[in-house]
Amino acid sequence: MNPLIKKFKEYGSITPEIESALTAKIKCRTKNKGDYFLKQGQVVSSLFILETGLVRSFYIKNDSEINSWFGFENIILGSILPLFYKIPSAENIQFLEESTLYYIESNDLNEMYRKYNEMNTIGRVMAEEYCKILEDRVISLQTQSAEERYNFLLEYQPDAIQRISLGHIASYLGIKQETLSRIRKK
Amino acid sequence: MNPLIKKFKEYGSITPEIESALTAKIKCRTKNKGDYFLKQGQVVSSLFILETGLVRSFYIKNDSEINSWFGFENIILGSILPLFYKIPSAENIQFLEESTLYYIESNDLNEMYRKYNEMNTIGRVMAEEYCKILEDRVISLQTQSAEERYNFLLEYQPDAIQRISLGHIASYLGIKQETLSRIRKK
DNA sequence: AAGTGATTTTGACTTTTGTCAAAAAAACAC
DNA sequence: GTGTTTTTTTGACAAAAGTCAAAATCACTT
Repeated sequence: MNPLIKKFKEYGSITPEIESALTAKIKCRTKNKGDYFLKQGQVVSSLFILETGLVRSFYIKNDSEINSWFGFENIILGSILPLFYKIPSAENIQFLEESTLYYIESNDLNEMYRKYNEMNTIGRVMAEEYCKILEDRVISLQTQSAEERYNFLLEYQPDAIQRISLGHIASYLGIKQETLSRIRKK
Repeated sequence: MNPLIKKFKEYGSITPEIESALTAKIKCRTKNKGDYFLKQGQVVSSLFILETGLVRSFYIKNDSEINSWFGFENIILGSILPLFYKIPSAENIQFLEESTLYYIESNDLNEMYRKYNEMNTIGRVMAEEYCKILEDRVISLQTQSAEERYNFLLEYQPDAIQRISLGHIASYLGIKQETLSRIRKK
């Protein structure tokens, strides 16, 4: 089954009518390592899910990249600025591995919200879940040291350490690669 | 008009039926400086709005308090853990000034979502807006130095600097009070 | 206006993290 | 396998932030 629809069903029930409307709107793509899903400044975005692959989101600050999140298989992903509002994206989303993704564009998603009231329950619960993830991240950034954040990542996302380069992880943790290398030596 | 209902109307339309159901559920309280709205470990929470007053949210880490946000008048507030999920709160919410608030408990809010489908549009847009606030906060914590965060606060929430003590602001910015004092001297 | 308690500032010193440059190790292509 | 590129580690030093203790300032009560 379409993995994006499968995910939606985890958040709320979908009638056959909604399911076929969604099927018509959801597109599938394959991207190479290094390709972009979205670049800073873009106004149209999509909600997407990876069937296989790995993706990162990053910002540019003083000419250097700062990673804000990594996306793995079967997790709802997207860039909220252009998705929820019609505002240019502040982030870049780039694939770190060859990836297959299913996506729905913001215009189409908003049309679904307008047409089918039940879709708003799914949208609400999805947004609420994302709030929880973001709150955890804020707490982690505010209350944990870089070393604690690294150990947390090691424990809860060991695959991240395996699949993502040290430099990218350091940037995500908010420290320099050299510092992370020294933390890891311990 | 009930300020919480007024706020809901900013997010979506409300039928007279929904409005009267909400009116029946929304309660009003006055709290003194130092009183708690919610303590760590509590499972039931509420969505609330301040008519007057000021509130902060904080975590305990190594026996010291870390502020995670401040709440001013006419902004939707709450603690998402017990609100969206039935999980004990990780945060404490305490009033910094005498405050008048309007609130709806999570059980009642969820009942509204179940009964009135249109309420889910409001819930979705509220959650989406909160996602945006949280994302901005994550970006700020990750890409800005303490000094930049302080200047940002000065520019966009000058009232915060006026009404909130230095120690609380330092904790919010993720630095020690002494460091903030030194930054401010510049 | 004086006294009390809370908040803010200052000073000396320590710890953590950043910076820059170079070496070592690993990954990849031919 | 050899050479090339990318990633990771190491070292020496600089900058930023933390710690602890004491002094100064401010706010509030009487």
